[in-house]
Amino acid sequence: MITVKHVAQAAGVSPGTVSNTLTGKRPVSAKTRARIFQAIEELGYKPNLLARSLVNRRSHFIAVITSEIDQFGPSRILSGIEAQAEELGYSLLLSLMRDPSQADVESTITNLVARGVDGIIWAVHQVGNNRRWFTRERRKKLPPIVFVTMEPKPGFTIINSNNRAGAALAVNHLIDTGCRVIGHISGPLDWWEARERLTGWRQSLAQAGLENTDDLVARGSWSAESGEAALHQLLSQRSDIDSIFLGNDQMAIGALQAAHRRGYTIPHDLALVGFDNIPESRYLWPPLTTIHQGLFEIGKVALQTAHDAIEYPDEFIAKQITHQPELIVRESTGVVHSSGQA
Amino acid sequence: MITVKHVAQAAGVSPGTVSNTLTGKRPVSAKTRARIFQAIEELGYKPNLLARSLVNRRSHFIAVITSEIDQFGPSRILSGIEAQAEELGYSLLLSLMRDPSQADVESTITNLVARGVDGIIWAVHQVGNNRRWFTRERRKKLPPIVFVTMEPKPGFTIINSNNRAGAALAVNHLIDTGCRVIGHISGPLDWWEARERLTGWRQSLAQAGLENTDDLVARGSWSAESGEAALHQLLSQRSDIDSIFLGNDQMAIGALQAAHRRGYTIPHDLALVGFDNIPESRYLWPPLTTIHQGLFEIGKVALQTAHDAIEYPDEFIAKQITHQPELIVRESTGVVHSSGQA
DNA sequence: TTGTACGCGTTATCAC
DNA sequence: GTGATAACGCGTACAA
Repeated sequence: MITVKHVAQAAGVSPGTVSNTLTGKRPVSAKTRARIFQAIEELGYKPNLLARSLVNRRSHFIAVITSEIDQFGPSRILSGIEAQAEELGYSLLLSLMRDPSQADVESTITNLVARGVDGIIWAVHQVGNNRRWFTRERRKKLPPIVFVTMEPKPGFTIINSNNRAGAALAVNHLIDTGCRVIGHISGPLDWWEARERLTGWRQSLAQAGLENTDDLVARGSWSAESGEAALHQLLSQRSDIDSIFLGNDQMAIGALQAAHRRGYTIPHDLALVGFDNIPESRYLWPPLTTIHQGLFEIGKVALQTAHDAIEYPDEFIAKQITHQPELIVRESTGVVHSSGQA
Repeated sequence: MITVKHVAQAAGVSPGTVSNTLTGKRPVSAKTRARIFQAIEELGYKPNLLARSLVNRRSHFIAVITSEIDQFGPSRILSGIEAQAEELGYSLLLSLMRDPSQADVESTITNLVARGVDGIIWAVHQVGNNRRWFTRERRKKLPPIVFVTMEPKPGFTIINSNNRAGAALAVNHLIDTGCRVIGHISGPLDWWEARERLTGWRQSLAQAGLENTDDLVARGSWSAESGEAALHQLLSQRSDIDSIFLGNDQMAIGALQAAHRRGYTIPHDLALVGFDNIPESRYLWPPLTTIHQGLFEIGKVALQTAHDAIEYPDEFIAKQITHQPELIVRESTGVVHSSGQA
């Protein structure tokens, strides 16, 4: 292995001067610098970043803890995080939680801290009480932590999507296209996001003076399979439903299939709106109207925020950033009645 | 920050003894060990893994380089890698290539090596000539590298799925269900996997004495959108096609939509088989017959193999491991005619 | 069984 | 502008 010493010897200087040349923190004369660069080139020297981290107390590692990476949401967020990490010169340490609800936070976090990470991005979906580990006292001893997709809480830095507003977009669009009995297939209600979307559905209907009773709601588990079952359940509860807002696109896939099996024509017999705008949603039959969240952007912002907290620890104060989702209109909902066009 | 010195002082011993207690490489008397553990507990000491890596010349980092993490295949493989990494005590360093075909391999790899990774898993799909950087001379200077999803090559350690065999499963199933004019919608042919699946299609038809001419093939780009276009193209080339083997499930989604738009009933008018067994495939309309690859398992094996190469560098020799895919029969193909049942 | 001294590769400090 | 020296936190010969 080639070290600074070898380079220094080859260039006829001291190791310190080599370091100064590389970091640029102290001036080095043009000609010695040229000699050093030449020696580096000839020897193929690369600085050992581990050693550098040790003395600098800055590893340029950021840990990402997430789960269900084969789902659309988490993978999209991770992509955004990685893109920004590359931009800012960080390497990503990836940890996956197998069961987000009973994660062994303690061992995961302490291991990452022992690795010397500069910051942590916690992108595990909020399920049940799985963020209770992060007490104020514990966080004080940790590097900066940015939370993604979590309920707002004072003192926490959180990057979020406005799930209620997304639900409102979906429900209001259904109302605009003439629907009057609007059901909801929710995600599991121990998930914060599922509760938010349910609340958004409920509030929008209340504002419009439409029904929002419990028999208009069925509960799924995010999977296509559960969407299928929930659709059957919902229609048996209330046969007069003319449209459904679904908690995510996966469940919408299952619901579409179930609707086909029942011989429904969509959107004529039943209008459907999903949530997430997964790539496939555009190619379902019929193409799915859905809510787009800028998850890639959320990932980028999360890493940028972690960087800010690392780089300027004194100025940085806990903050919350919320992204607004947007409506993507496709063929699983009807033409707008009130004034606009589809 | 608490270090060995603090612990040593608190326990009234020398730093070396603390280290011996932790690593267990030298015997320590029971009572001093008890004192040391107590001091560790009280101080909340955690060994600095960066410093340990520096002196041990073993970081327990493994780098994973992949791309398109929001696609099913790569994310599934990554999950498997991570699971096994956790099992064996490695931390994962994640790098994503934005454009796999013209990746800047040099800078990515050298950065990871400078980070002191013990091994590298290259899980970027083989596109064009994007592995040409890995010459024998370059690899000799690098930590062990395991390649995933690549064309076999002597001297390379590669974990693979048998794409040809998968294609054969698909085509033979179509033949068994009475299809005689079997088209293929391929992935982009600069991808090795796309070529393999095409070859498997061609060989299986040849063996069965059926047509496999070029007008039975249309080329897609893996996306649902391209599957839609390819289906129209294929049917305009050959109106007598009774079934299609598709290079992946995404394209099958698009093709299904296109078939619906043309008023086809599936599988009666057209039978379809996909490739990948993405979670949604079961909930398409109709549920999609497809080929399952054990990508999670492939990920696990890749990391295990990297570990073997790291741990036993002398015994380890380059090897290739190929997983056999399996057929998942659903409703997008008909009932088996020859002898079996669906 | 335990303490001492040094090395891992780098940067920071202090002289010159 | 440059060179010696110490230090980051840990492991490990070597000596005791």
